[in-house]
Amino acid sequence: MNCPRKKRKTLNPLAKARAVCYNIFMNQTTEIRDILDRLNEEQIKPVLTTEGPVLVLAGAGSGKTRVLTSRIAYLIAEKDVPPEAILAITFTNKAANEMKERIGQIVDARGMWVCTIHSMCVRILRMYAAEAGLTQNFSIYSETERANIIKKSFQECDFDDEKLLKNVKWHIANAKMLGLSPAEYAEENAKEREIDDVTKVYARYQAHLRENNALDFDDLLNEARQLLKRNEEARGYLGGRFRYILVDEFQDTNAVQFEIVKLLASVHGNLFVVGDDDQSIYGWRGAKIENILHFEKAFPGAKTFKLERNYRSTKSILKLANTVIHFNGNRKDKTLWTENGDGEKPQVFEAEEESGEARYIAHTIAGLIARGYKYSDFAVLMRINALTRSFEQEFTSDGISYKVFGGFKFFERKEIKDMLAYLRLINNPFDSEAAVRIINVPKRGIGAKTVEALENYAYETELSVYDALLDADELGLSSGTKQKLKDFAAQIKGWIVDSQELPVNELVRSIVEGTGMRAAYADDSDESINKRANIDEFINSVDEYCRLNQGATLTDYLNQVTLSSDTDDMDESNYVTLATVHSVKGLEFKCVFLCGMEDGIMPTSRADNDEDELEEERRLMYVAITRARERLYLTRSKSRYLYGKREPTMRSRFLKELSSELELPKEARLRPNFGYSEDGYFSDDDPEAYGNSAFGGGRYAAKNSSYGGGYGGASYGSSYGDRQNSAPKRSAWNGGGYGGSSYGSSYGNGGGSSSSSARTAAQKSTGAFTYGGVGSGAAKPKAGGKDLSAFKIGVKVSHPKFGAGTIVGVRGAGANMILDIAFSGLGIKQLSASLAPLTVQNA
DNA sequence: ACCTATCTCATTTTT
DNA sequence: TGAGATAGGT
Ligand SMILES: Nc1ncnc2c1ncn2[C@@H]1O[C@H](COP(=O)(O)OP(=O)(O)OP(=O)(O)O)[C@@H](O)[C@H]1O
Repeated sequence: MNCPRKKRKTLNPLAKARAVCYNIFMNQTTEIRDILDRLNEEQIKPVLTTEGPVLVLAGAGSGKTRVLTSRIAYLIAEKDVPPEAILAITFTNKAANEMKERIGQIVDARGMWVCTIHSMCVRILRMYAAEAGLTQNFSIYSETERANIIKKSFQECDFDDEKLLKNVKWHIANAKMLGLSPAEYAEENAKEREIDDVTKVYARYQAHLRENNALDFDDLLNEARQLLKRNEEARGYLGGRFRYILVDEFQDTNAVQFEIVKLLASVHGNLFVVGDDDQSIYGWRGAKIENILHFEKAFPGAKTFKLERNYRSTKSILKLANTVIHFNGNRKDKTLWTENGDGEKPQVFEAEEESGEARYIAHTIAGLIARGYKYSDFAVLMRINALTRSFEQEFTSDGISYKVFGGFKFFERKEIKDMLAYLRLINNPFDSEAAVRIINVPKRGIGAKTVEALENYAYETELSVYDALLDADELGLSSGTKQKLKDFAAQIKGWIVDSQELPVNELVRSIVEGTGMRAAYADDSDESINKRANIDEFINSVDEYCRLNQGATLTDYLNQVTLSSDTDDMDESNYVTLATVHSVKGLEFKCVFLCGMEDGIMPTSRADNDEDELEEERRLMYVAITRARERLYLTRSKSRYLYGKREPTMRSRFLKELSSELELPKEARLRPNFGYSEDGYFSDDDPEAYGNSAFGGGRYAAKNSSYGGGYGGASYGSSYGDRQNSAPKRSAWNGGGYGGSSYGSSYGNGGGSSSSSARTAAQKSTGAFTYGGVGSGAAKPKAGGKDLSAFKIGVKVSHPKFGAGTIVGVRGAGANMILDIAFSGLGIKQLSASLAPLTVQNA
């Protein structure tokens, strides 16, 4: 009951306003008073306005989420609203969990629904499965399964033109996004090219989903909407139950989602939405800014509130954000101010190559770590996932703990999808997509022809592939094949029976054993080793799931897996976050690096000819900038590998738009790259433009424990993750540097370093590594407090990740020194001498 | 039915 | 560049 509460000082100067509130709520529990205490005057109003439709339209970091959370607590604690009468819709599962947890600390919130709209729809559809023409254990199809079934439907229609297939895929996605059935879509797009073919495939696709007792992502929404629209009992019950409905990130809801929300709110009408039109970045998924901009139209008499004070960022960062977003024409202007300090000026850095961009960021991180920041204070954000590679390389070399979010997800790997397909088939034997996927995985001698026969039989008899398997005798196959089918069917049948009793993890073990899934990757190739490891990791993850969710069913597990995203497992551990801008919406970091600031990447080349899309790109920029609390770095690479060729890139137009606020490096000179270009650093043009302090960081733990998870070698959880926010605010900047602090004295080469003149040394060396952002006036003789003199050709060294190696090349000096090291089995790698956790092996 | 050599095309963004 | 699809050989 009594949860430890943090001691609170009065943080803001609204004491007077607050006093009024205290008087009003004399009798409230200390907890709820605490809640209101943490809100400013503007923020309190929407919390207290509990009835009717309410909109909070406010800029980034103004506390919208905090207001929403507080309002729930207020409803329960003050208005005696039972938790089960509350529905809160968040954008990610992570946000939902955090919200649940936070509210749970204050009041007993069991019975409340806090989830994403997709999870909510699954819940509703399982409650009303029969009414929706499904059974409770329906499968949920993600993009891969959708693509497979579209392709299959396409072929069944006797089409084979690749171009047409693409067009069909696009239209189907579009139709489903809009919530239109094949007939409706055909009608609305009658003049569209190839619309008949599209409709034919689409209809067939939908039929297949039905046969398979499956829904795709969009269907979850569409079917739920349909149910609520047509089934009065469902609408009456759910609408009646949810007296208060709250939606976060409302700017990114699409038409169908809004309709669902409206249907649910149709009974009580207490709908509370918060959002920021400037942060609408999912237009490509059908999100409609109009939902929030014209909220009053849908709900006449809605009360609108603004929040104008930003609590998250420094003035410099906020200024930058306000500047970019003003280049957008189609928006509702908002004021956003802060009482936070000016902070550091955001920095721009342009490297010659990706590796230089990564190295700059690694050095900057190392430098800030030396000043008391933690890895978890940093995020490296990008427009596209593909950009993570150079950072992953650099960070592993340097022993910087990091984790990649987005991109290839663990559960999308082949071997894992195969495992999941087994589970899907066992959970829902109608799921013929799953059946076909794993019928010959691992290889059991059932080839394409046999599968075709099965599918034909299934089609003619209107049965599932699994049923066809049970009728193997009817197919007129050779006795050998028949036997194989029977064996397979018997195996599956056994597991279906088992699944009623066994917990999911044991079922999984049984499948791995019974299929020889692991044995299929028995050889010593890197690939097989990796796949075995992934399978093991999968088993671990299922164990973990079962531990945390006692009594969960197979259906629960599968739903959870398909609806979860990898951002859901962002946690408090000590690692640098590598992620796309999209995936960090709603989050904040002390230091943000926004990389790939090039035309064609940010903004994406696809937005070139479309002003609306360009505005969405700019909003993306706004979102990215406003994630930063204290420090912001915008980086780019002047050239990039594209399709196997190194191509020059162009500075992002967004950087140019910000030229009044930022100091941009001089535009590239017309001269050939000589000297240093080979190592991917920046060349020697105008170091002073970036700042003038020599690099002085680099003391970080060399022994980061390597995480064995299947996430592509991210290593995190290093040993000193729990030093609490000792982060310097602006005082640490121009002030006296950090000399001699005791950070990390037990690591590496100890704390402060003596001074001499690295500055000179660095400048003497070609391509001096000088840049703004880290370091102090006090210069280092040995970059990062590390003695680099031992690094000579022929010296043997060892690296925690790469093992033993020999130095075969040394270039540059000081912080700029690059070593070519031959690691056995790994080839030659280039490492930063000052950053990489290398140990010299004494001969 | 399976394996492997050759060709192709592609990078947004995600619940 | 490199992953994934396809075709042709065993
Ligand atoms: N009244 C307040 N006093 C102190 N800090 C606050 C206050 N309100 C919000 N904050 C802090 O400001 C930051 C941003 O809050 P929050 O995430 O709720 O904003 P938001 O408007 O939802 O942001 P975004 O638009 O990026 O989603 C958080 O760190 C939060 O703790």
